[in-house]
Amino acid sequence: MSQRFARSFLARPSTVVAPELLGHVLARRLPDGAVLRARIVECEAYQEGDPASHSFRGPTPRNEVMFGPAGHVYVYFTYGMHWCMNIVTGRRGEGSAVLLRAAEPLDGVEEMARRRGRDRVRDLCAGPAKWTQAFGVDRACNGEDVVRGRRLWLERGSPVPPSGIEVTSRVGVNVAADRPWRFVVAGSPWASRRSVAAPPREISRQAAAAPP
DNA sequence: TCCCCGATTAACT
DNA sequence: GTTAATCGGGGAG
Repeated sequence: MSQRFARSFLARPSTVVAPELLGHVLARRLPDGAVLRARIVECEAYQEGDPASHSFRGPTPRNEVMFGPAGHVYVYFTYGMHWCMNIVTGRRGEGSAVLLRAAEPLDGVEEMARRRGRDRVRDLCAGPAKWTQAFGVDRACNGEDVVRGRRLWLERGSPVPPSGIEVTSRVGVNVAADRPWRFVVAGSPWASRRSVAAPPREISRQAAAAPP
């Protein structure tokens, strides 16, 4: 039996939880009983007092799950067609969460491909809305508990050491754009965007010596 | 009630 | 690099 997480792991600041979630596994049981699994390779932290967070203006019917206990899943609909999922973190009433952005498909790859309408494994979970589509996650999963739930839960995988984590600003965020709260397994081919490879030393030295 | 725009994706040039 | 698709949330009036 795979090991789950204690709620206390998630009941800490989202900026602490997010990088520690990398390498662990999100599992999904579909209505027909099939189980899907994927390894988290990219996520973002959203916090109390963070103008980019849906929780910034206080609780509403849409975001109320964010203000509940850590470990529950906040699922929201955006751009008229996409679902995205977060794991609530921190203390009750705080409104912080971690957006799950990309993962490496592990189990149930064919089912994910069928749901995505795409065959290339790299296109199955490489983006927040791609992942929810592959996992069959929508409004019905809002509020699900990844600590004790049966439809969506977290399992221990292999944690990624800080040296293996790339930290950047958050994707698609226009306010508080400077906050370095996106965490990616460095160099992962499963992320929503490829890491920008460091240019060869000679070229970077030339660029530094003769800027455009 | 109206209006703008988004924690996106896919298909273009 | 650009853009259409598509619709609900929530601020403005």
